[in-house]
Amino acid sequence: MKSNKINSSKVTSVEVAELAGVSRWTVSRAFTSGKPISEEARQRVLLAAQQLGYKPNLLARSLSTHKTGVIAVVVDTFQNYNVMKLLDQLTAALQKHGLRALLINVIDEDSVADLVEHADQLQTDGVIFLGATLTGDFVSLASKIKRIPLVISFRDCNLSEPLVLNTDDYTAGRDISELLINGGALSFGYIVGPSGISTRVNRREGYEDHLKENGFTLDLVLSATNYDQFIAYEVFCDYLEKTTKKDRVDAIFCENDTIAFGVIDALRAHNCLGSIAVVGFDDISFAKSPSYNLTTYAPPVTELIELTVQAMLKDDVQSTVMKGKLVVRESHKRK
Amino acid sequence: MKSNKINSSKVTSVEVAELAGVSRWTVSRAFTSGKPISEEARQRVLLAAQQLGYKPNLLARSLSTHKTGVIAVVVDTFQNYNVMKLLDQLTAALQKHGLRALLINVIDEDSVADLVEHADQLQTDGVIFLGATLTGDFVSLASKIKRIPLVISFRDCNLSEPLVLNTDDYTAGRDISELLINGGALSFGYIVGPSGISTRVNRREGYEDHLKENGFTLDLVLSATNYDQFIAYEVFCDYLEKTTKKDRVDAIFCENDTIAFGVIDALRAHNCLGSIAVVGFDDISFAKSPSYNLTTYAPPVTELIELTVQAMLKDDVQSTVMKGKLVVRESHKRK
DNA sequence: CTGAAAGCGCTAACAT
DNA sequence: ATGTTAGCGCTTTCAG
Repeated sequence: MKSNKINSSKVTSVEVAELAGVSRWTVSRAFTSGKPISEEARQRVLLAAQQLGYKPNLLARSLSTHKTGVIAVVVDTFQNYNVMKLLDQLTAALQKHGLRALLINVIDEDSVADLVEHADQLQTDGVIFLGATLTGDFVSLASKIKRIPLVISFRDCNLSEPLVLNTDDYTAGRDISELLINGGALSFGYIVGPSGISTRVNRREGYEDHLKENGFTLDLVLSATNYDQFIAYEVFCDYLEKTTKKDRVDAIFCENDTIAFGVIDALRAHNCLGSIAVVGFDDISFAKSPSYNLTTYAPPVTELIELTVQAMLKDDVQSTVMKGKLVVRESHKRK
Repeated sequence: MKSNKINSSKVTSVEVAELAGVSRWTVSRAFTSGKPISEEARQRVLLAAQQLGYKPNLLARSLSTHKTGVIAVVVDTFQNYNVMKLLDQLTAALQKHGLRALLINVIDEDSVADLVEHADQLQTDGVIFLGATLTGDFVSLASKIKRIPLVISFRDCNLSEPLVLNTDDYTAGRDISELLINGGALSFGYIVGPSGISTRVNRREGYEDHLKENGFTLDLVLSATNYDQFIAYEVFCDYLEKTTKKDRVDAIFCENDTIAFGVIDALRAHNCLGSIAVVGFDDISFAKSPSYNLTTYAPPVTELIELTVQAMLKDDVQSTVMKGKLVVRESHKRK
C-alpha cells in the first residue's frame, strides 16, 4: 500500500484525473500553458488538483522535456561586495525569466571541474561563471559540458571559445588615466590584486597605454596579494612609511574598490588623506560611504547581466565587452 | 534515429552495459557506492563509461530515489555583507555533505510563498530561510511544504512550529549593555533598522533589561528605516545637529554593523569621533576596517550553519538559540 | 553477485 | 479537444 509512506504528499496526476473525470494527459495539459484544452476541462482539473493538494512534479517533467530551468552559477570569491551585487542581480534576472540558480561555491580551486560536472549531471540548462579570481582552464572545462551553454561573465578572458561577457576594462583604464591627468597629477601608481592572475590585465594596460600616450609613465606598481582591504592597507602603509611626501606618486589607481579602501585607510592613518588621488573599480555600494567617497568605475552590470541571461535562453549571443562609466566622487581630488 | 539529436551526449546506461558486456542494472550499481558488485564488473563498467563519456543522469536517479540532494536557500536581503557571509558558509557546508543550494532571491516579499512552492515542486530536499527582514507568515508557509524540512536560520521567530536556529540575541544585548556600562557610559541609545519588524526585538530587549537592572534607562531610540549605512548616517547627523555635546548619549548600540558604520561616518563628519561609544552587531569583515575599528558582536555562525545543515540531514534537530561573542575593538571607547 | 520486471511522474508525438 | 502509445534514464524490488 502506498499510503504506508509517512509523507502524505503522494498525489499524482492519476488521482487528479480520476477525480476530475478526465484522462491523466488532460491533467498534464491543464498545468502547461499554451496547450489545447477546453476551459471547462481545465477548471475541473484545477479544482480537483486543489482539493487533493496536487502539484506537478517538476523533476518528472524535466526528465521528459529535457529542460530543468535551473542554471548553475559558479562563484569563487564569495565574500566580495561586488560578487554579491552581481549575484543579487543575476538571480533576480534569472527568476524573472522563470529560471532558478543553483549556486556553486568554489572553495578549492581544484574542485571546479568536479563541481561543474556534477551540475551538468544534475541536468542544469547552463553554467554561468561569476568568478573573480578563478584561473582555471575554461577551454577544457567547456569541452566537458558541451551539452549546455557556458558563459563567463565579468572577467577578462581573451578567448573566443566559451562565451565571454565583460566590461571593457581597457577603455575603463584609459578613462581613469584621463581623469587623473586632468586632475593635474604628474606621477602615477597602480595597485594590483592577486598577482599572476590574468583576469584584470586589460584594466591596467588601458591605464598604462593612455599614460604613455600623454607623455607620462606608470611610476609605481604595488601588489596586494589578495582582494583584501587590510592587506592593501598594510601594503600602502609600508609605501607611505618608506617614502617622503616629495617622492610619492600623485595619483593611484586601484584594481578594485576594496583595495582602494585599504589605500584610503592607510592615508588616513598617516594623516595625509587627500595628498594622493585615489580611484577604485566596481562602484560597490560602500564606495559612496561618507568616510571614503570613492571615485570609481561602474561596470555596466545590468546590461551584462541581461546579456548573460539571454545567453542562457538563446544561442545567438556573442562574446562582448561593454563600456561602463566613471563615477566621480571625491577621492580623486587632491588638496 | 536518436543520433539525429544535435547534442552528442545522449549516452545512457544501456550503451555502457552493452560495451561492458553486463546488464543495465549492473551499470547502475557501479555508480552507486555501497552496492554489491564485483570489483571486476565495476572496473569494466567504469572503463566502458569513460570511453563513451557516460555520466549518470541525476534527474532520473532522483525521480526513483525521491531525493535530489538540492536544498532551497531563501534570501531576502541580498546586498548585505552578513547575508553574504552566511551564504558563503552555508553553501560550503552543504557542499561538504554532498548537497547543493538552489538560491531563491526574494525580491518582492509577496512572492515568497510562490517561490517556495516552486522549489518544493522541484523536489528540493529542504528549505532554509536566511532572511534578514522577512516578516512572512512562516507557519502557514511551513504547512505548504510539509513534505520536506524547513528551517529558519539567523532570525528571531518566537515560534516552535518551523525549526528556528538563531543567535541568542537577548543575551547578546545584555552583554553589550554590560560592556558600555563598564566603559563608564551613563546615558544610552539604540538604533533600530527597519521598524515594525519583529526579527530583532530580543536584541534590544536584552540591552534594555540589563540597563534597567543596573539603574540606567534607554534614553534614546533612533530609527533607520532600513539596514542602510547612508540612511543611518543621515539619521545620526540629524541627531548630532539637533543636540549639543552635553545632551547627547554617551553610548549607542546599533542593530547591526552597517548602521554602526553610518553612525561613525556621522561622528567623523561632525568632528566628534570618539565622543560617543558605538557598538554594532554581526561582525562583518568590514568591521575591522582601520577606519572604523568597530566593536561588535559575532554570532556563532559556524555552529549555527552546521546545525542548519544537520537539520537537513536528520530530523532530530530542535529549535536552538546559541551564544555568540563580543568582539572588542576600538569604537566603544570614548576619549 | 547479477538479472529481470515494474515503475518513479510526467510529456512528446501521434491518433481519434 | 481529448485520449493513446511509448518513452525520459534510472532504481527498486525480488528472483535466480
